[in-house]
Amino acid sequence: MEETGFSLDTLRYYERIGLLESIGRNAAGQRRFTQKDVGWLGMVRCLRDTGMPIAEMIRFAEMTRAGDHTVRDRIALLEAHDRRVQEQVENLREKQVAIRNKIAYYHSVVD
Amino acid sequence: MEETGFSLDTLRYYERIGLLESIGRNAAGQRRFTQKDVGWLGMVRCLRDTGMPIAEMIRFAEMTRAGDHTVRDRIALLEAHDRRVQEQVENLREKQVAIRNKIAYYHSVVD
DNA sequence: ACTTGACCTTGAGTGGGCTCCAGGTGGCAT
DNA sequence: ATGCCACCTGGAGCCCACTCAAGGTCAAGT
Repeated sequence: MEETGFSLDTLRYYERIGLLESIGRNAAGQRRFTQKDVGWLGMVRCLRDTGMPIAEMIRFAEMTRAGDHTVRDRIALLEAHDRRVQEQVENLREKQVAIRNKIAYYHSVVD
Repeated sequence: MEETGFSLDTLRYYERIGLLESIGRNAAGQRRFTQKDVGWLGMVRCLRDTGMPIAEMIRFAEMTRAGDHTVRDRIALLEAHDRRVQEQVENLREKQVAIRNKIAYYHSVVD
Protein backbone atom coordinates (compact mmCIF):
# COMPACT_ATOMS: atom_id res chain seq x y z
CA MET A 1 0.00 0.00 0.00
CA GLU A 2 1.49 3.31 -1.12
CA GLU A 3 1.30 6.34 1.09
CA THR A 4 -1.09 8.15 -1.15
CA GLY A 5 -3.81 6.98 1.20
CA PHE A 6 -5.27 4.48 -1.24
CA SER A 7 -5.48 0.80 -0.38
CA LEU A 8 -3.69 -1.67 -2.60
CA ASP A 9 -7.04 -3.01 -3.76
CA THR A 10 -8.12 0.48 -4.71
CA LEU A 11 -4.91 1.04 -6.66
CA ARG A 12 -5.45 -2.23 -8.53
CA TYR A 13 -9.03 -1.19 -9.22
CA TYR A 14 -7.91 2.22 -10.49
CA GLU A 15 -5.42 0.55 -12.79
CA ARG A 16 -8.04 -1.84 -14.17
CA ILE A 17 -10.49 0.88 -15.04
CA GLY A 18 -7.85 3.01 -16.72
CA LEU A 19 -7.52 5.76 -14.16
CA LEU A 20 -3.85 4.83 -13.80
CA GLU A 21 -1.78 4.23 -16.86
CA SER A 22 -0.27 0.73 -16.75
CA ILE A 23 1.97 0.75 -13.71
CA GLY A 24 5.43 -0.79 -14.20
CA ARG A 25 6.34 -4.12 -12.59
CA ASN A 26 9.58 -5.47 -11.18
CA ALA A 27 11.01 -8.89 -12.09
CA ALA A 28 8.53 -10.62 -9.77
CA GLY A 29 5.58 -8.89 -11.40
CA GLN A 30 4.97 -6.50 -8.50
CA ARG A 31 3.89 -2.92 -9.09
CA ARG A 32 6.62 -0.34 -8.88
CA PHE A 33 5.17 3.15 -8.52
CA THR A 34 7.36 5.84 -10.02
CA GLN A 35 7.54 9.40 -8.79
CA LYS A 36 5.30 10.32 -11.71
CA ASP A 37 2.71 7.73 -10.65
CA VAL A 38 2.75 9.06 -7.11
CA GLY A 39 2.28 12.60 -8.40
CA TRP A 40 -0.70 11.57 -10.48
CA LEU A 41 -2.17 9.73 -7.51
CA GLY A 42 -1.90 12.97 -5.55
CA MET A 43 -4.03 14.62 -8.21
CA VAL A 44 -6.49 11.72 -8.14
CA ARG A 45 -6.76 12.02 -4.37
CA CYS A 46 -7.40 15.70 -4.66
CA LEU A 47 -10.14 15.29 -7.26
CA ARG A 48 -11.75 12.34 -5.46
CA ASP A 49 -11.80 14.14 -2.13
CA THR A 50 -13.55 17.06 -3.73
CA GLY A 51 -16.22 14.77 -5.15
CA MET A 52 -15.27 14.30 -8.77
CA PRO A 53 -16.86 11.10 -10.10
CA ILE A 54 -14.44 8.42 -11.29
CA ALA A 55 -15.79 8.56 -14.84
CA GLU A 56 -14.79 12.20 -15.08
CA MET A 57 -11.36 11.53 -13.63
CA ILE A 58 -10.87 8.90 -16.30
CA ARG A 59 -11.68 11.46 -18.98
CA PHE A 60 -9.14 13.77 -17.38
CA ALA A 61 -6.57 10.94 -17.24
CA GLU A 62 -7.13 10.22 -20.93
CA MET A 63 -6.65 13.87 -21.82
CA THR A 64 -3.48 13.97 -19.79
CA ARG A 65 -2.13 10.98 -21.72
CA ALA A 66 -3.26 12.37 -25.06
CA GLY A 67 -0.76 15.23 -24.94
CA ASP A 68 -0.45 18.97 -24.82
CA HIS A 69 -3.22 19.74 -27.28
CA THR A 70 -5.71 18.81 -24.54
CA VAL A 71 -4.49 21.39 -22.05
CA ARG A 72 -7.30 23.82 -22.81
CA ASP A 73 -9.89 21.10 -22.26
CA ARG A 74 -8.21 20.12 -19.04
CA ILE A 75 -8.40 23.73 -17.87
CA ALA A 76 -12.10 23.79 -18.71
CA LEU A 77 -12.71 20.56 -16.81
CA LEU A 78 -10.83 21.74 -13.74
CA GLU A 79 -12.48 25.14 -13.79
CA ALA A 80 -15.91 23.53 -13.93
CA HIS A 81 -14.89 21.31 -11.06
CA ASP A 82 -13.55 24.25 -9.09
CA ARG A 83 -16.94 25.94 -9.42
CA ARG A 84 -18.63 22.81 -8.09
CA VAL A 85 -16.20 22.72 -5.17
CA GLN A 86 -16.99 26.35 -4.48
CA GLU A 87 -20.70 25.55 -4.44
CA GLN A 88 -20.09 22.63 -2.12
CA VAL A 89 -18.24 24.87 0.32
CA GLU A 90 -20.96 27.49 0.24
CA ASN A 91 -23.68 24.92 0.64
CA LEU A 92 -21.91 23.29 3.57
CA ARG A 93 -21.41 26.61 5.31
CA GLU A 94 -25.08 27.46 4.86
CA LYS A 95 -26.23 24.11 6.23
CA GLN A 96 -23.74 24.40 9.04
CA VAL A 97 -25.43 27.57 10.21
CA ALA A 98 -28.75 25.72 10.36
CA ILE A 99 -27.18 22.87 12.32
CA ARG A 100 -25.62 25.29 14.77
CA ASN A 101 -28.95 27.04 15.20
CA LYS A 102 -30.52 23.71 16.01
CA ILE A 103 -27.80 22.98 18.54
CA ALA A 104 -28.33 26.41 20.09
CA TYR A 105 -32.05 25.78 20.25
CA TYR A 106 -31.51 22.44 21.97
CA HIS A 107 -29.19 24.12 24.43
CA SER A 108 -31.87 26.66 25.21
CA VAL A 109 -34.30 23.80 25.87
CA VAL A 110 -32.01 21.81 28.09
CA ASP A 111 -30.49 24.55 30.24
CA MET B 1 -43.43 15.33 -4.96
CA GLU B 2 -43.09 17.77 -2.08
CA GLU B 3 -40.94 20.85 -2.40
CA THR B 4 -38.40 19.66 0.07
CA GLY B 5 -36.36 18.60 -2.91
CA PHE B 6 -36.90 14.88 -2.35
CA SER B 7 -38.51 12.72 -4.99
CA LEU B 8 -41.70 10.87 -4.13
CA ASP B 9 -39.81 7.59 -4.35
CA THR B 10 -37.23 8.89 -1.93
CA LEU B 11 -39.93 9.99 0.50
CA ARG B 12 -41.52 6.53 0.33
CA TYR B 13 -38.11 4.99 0.88
CA TYR B 14 -37.46 7.23 3.88
CA GLU B 15 -40.80 6.28 5.37
CA ARG B 16 -40.10 2.58 4.87
CA ILE B 17 -36.76 2.67 6.64
CA GLY B 18 -38.13 4.65 9.56
CA LEU B 19 -36.52 7.99 8.86
CA LEU B 20 -40.00 9.49 8.65
CA GLU B 21 -42.57 8.64 11.25
CA SER B 22 -45.65 7.14 9.60
CA ILE B 23 -47.00 9.88 7.37
CA GLY B 24 -50.77 10.45 7.53
CA ARG B 25 -53.03 9.48 4.61
CA ASN B 26 -56.17 11.02 3.19
CA ALA B 27 -59.34 9.01 2.42
CA ALA B 28 -57.80 7.68 -0.79
CA GLY B 29 -54.70 6.46 1.01
CA GLN B 30 -52.45 9.22 -0.33
CA ARG B 31 -49.76 10.75 1.85
CA ARG B 32 -50.63 14.07 3.42
CA PHE B 33 -47.51 15.85 4.68
CA THR B 34 -48.17 18.06 7.68
CA GLN B 35 -46.21 21.20 8.49
CA LYS B 36 -44.36 19.15 11.08
CA ASP B 37 -43.40 16.55 8.46
CA VAL B 38 -42.13 19.26 6.17
CA GLY B 39 -40.10 20.76 9.00
CA TRP B 40 -38.51 17.42 9.78
CA LEU B 41 -37.77 16.92 6.09
CA GLY B 42 -35.93 20.22 6.13
CA MET B 43 -33.75 18.86 8.91
CA VAL B 44 -33.22 15.64 6.98
CA ARG B 45 -32.19 17.60 3.91
CA CYS B 46 -29.75 19.61 5.95
CA LEU B 47 -28.15 16.54 7.49
CA ARG B 48 -28.07 14.60 4.21
CA ASP B 49 -26.51 17.48 2.32
CA THR B 50 -23.78 17.71 4.89
CA GLY B 51 -23.01 14.03 4.52
CA MET B 52 -24.64 12.39 7.50
CA PRO B 53 -25.24 8.70 6.77
CA ILE B 54 -28.86 7.57 6.76
CA ALA B 55 -28.27 5.14 9.63
CA GLU B 56 -27.23 8.04 11.85
CA MET B 57 -30.20 10.13 10.79
CA ILE B 58 -32.43 7.24 11.79
CA ARG B 59 -30.84 7.20 15.25
CA PHE B 60 -31.49 10.93 15.44
CA ALA B 61 -35.07 10.44 14.30
CA GLU B 62 -35.62 7.80 16.96
CA MET B 63 -34.23 10.08 19.65
CA THR B 64 -36.49 12.86 18.47
CA ARG B 65 -39.51 10.58 18.78
CA ALA B 66 -38.39 9.24 22.14
CA GLY B 67 -38.93 12.56 23.89
CA ASP B 68 -37.19 15.33 25.75
CA HIS B 69 -34.89 13.13 27.80
CA THR B 70 -32.86 12.56 24.63
CA VAL B 71 -32.07 16.21 24.01
CA ARG B 72 -28.56 15.99 25.45
CA ASP B 73 -27.76 13.03 23.21
CA ARG B 74 -29.15 14.89 20.24
CA ILE B 75 -26.89 17.83 21.04
CA ALA B 76 -23.91 15.47 21.23
CA LEU B 77 -24.80 13.93 17.89
CA LEU B 78 -25.23 17.26 16.17
CA GLU B 79 -22.05 18.67 17.68
CA ALA B 80 -20.08 15.68 16.45
CA HIS B 81 -21.63 16.16 13.04
CA ASP B 82 -20.84 19.86 13.08
CA ARG B 83 -17.19 19.04 13.68
CA ARG B 84 -17.24 16.69 10.69
CA VAL B 85 -18.80 19.40 8.56
CA GLN B 86 -16.10 21.80 9.68
CA GLU B 87 -13.44 19.28 8.65
CA GLN B 88 -15.13 18.82 5.30
CA VAL B 89 -15.08 22.55 4.66
CA GLU B 90 -11.43 22.84 5.63
CA ASN B 91 -10.48 19.84 3.54
CA LEU B 92 -12.35 21.17 0.52
CA ARG B 93 -10.70 24.57 0.81
CA GLU B 94 -7.28 22.97 1.02
CA LYS B 95 -7.89 20.79 -2.02
CA GLN B 96 -9.36 23.74 -3.85
CA VAL B 97 -6.07 25.57 -3.51
CA ALA B 98 -4.28 22.64 -5.14
CA ILE B 99 -6.80 22.53 -7.98
CA ARG B 100 -6.42 26.26 -8.57
CA ASN B 101 -2.66 25.89 -8.60
CA LYS B 102 -3.01 23.21 -11.24
CA ILE B 103 -5.26 25.46 -13.30
CA ALA B 104 -2.75 28.29 -12.97
CA TYR B 105 0.04 25.97 -14.04
CA TYR B 106 -1.95 24.88 -17.11
CA HIS B 107 -2.60 28.50 -17.96
CA SER B 108 1.14 29.18 -17.77
CA VAL B 109 1.72 26.30 -20.17
CA VAL B 110 -0.91 27.29 -22.69
CA ASP B 111 -0.36 31.03 -22.83
C1' DA C 1 13.52 -27.61 3.30
C1' DC C 2 9.79 -25.32 4.54
C1' DT C 3 6.78 -21.99 6.38
C1' DT C 4 5.33 -17.33 6.18
C1' DG C 5 3.70 -13.46 4.13
C1' DA C 6 3.21 -9.97 0.73
C1' DC C 7 2.24 -9.64 -3.55
C1' DC C 8 -0.14 -11.31 -8.19
C1' DT C 9 -4.69 -12.32 -11.27
C1' DT C 10 -9.61 -12.79 -12.43
C1' DG C 11 -13.92 -12.47 -10.99
C1' DA C 12 -17.53 -12.10 -7.72
C1' DG C 13 -19.62 -9.69 -3.71
C1' DT C 14 -20.84 -5.63 -0.77
C1' DG C 15 -23.04 -1.39 1.05
C1' DG C 16 -25.22 2.87 0.56
C1' DG C 17 -28.80 5.29 -1.35
C1' DC C 18 -31.88 5.47 -4.02
C1' DT C 19 -35.01 4.25 -8.39
C1' DC C 20 -37.96 1.50 -11.06
C1' DC C 21 -41.56 -2.04 -12.02
C1' DA C 22 -45.98 -4.53 -11.99
C1' DG C 23 -50.35 -4.60 -10.68
C1' DG C 24 -54.06 -2.03 -8.56
C1' DT C 25 -57.23 2.05 -6.98
C1' DG C 26 -59.42 6.50 -7.03
C1' DG C 27 -60.69 11.04 -8.86
C1' DC C 28 -61.53 14.05 -12.61
C1' DA C 29 -61.88 15.92 -17.48
C1' DT C 30 -64.02 14.82 -22.07
C1' DA D 1 -68.69 5.92 -18.81
C1' DT D 2 -64.30 5.84 -20.30
C1' DG D 3 -59.91 7.27 -20.69
C1' DC D 4 -56.11 9.23 -18.28
C1' DC D 5 -53.06 10.39 -14.70
C1' DA D 6 -51.20 10.46 -10.19
C1' DC D 7 -51.01 8.02 -6.54
C1' DC D 8 -50.69 3.35 -3.81
C1' DT D 9 -47.98 -1.28 -2.40
C1' DG D 10 -44.28 -4.81 -2.19
C1' DG D 11 -40.40 -6.10 -4.14
C1' DA D 12 -36.65 -6.09 -7.42
C1' DG D 13 -32.99 -3.60 -9.75
C1' DC D 14 -29.35 -0.17 -10.34
C1' DC D 15 -25.17 2.65 -9.90
C1' DC D 16 -21.04 3.81 -7.72
C1' DA D 17 -16.89 2.87 -5.64
C1' DC D 18 -14.79 -0.16 -3.78
C1' DT D 19 -13.57 -4.78 -1.31
C1' DC D 20 -12.98 -9.59 -0.88
C1' DA D 21 -12.11 -14.42 -2.33
C1' DA D 22 -9.66 -18.24 -4.48
C1' DG D 23 -5.84 -19.93 -6.24
C1' DG D 24 -1.04 -18.99 -7.50
C1' DT D 25 4.04 -17.08 -7.38
C1' DC D 26 8.11 -15.54 -5.36
C1' DA D 27 11.70 -14.00 -1.70
C1' DA D 28 13.29 -14.03 2.75
C1' DG D 29 13.74 -15.83 7.40
C1' DT D 30 14.36 -20.18 10.78
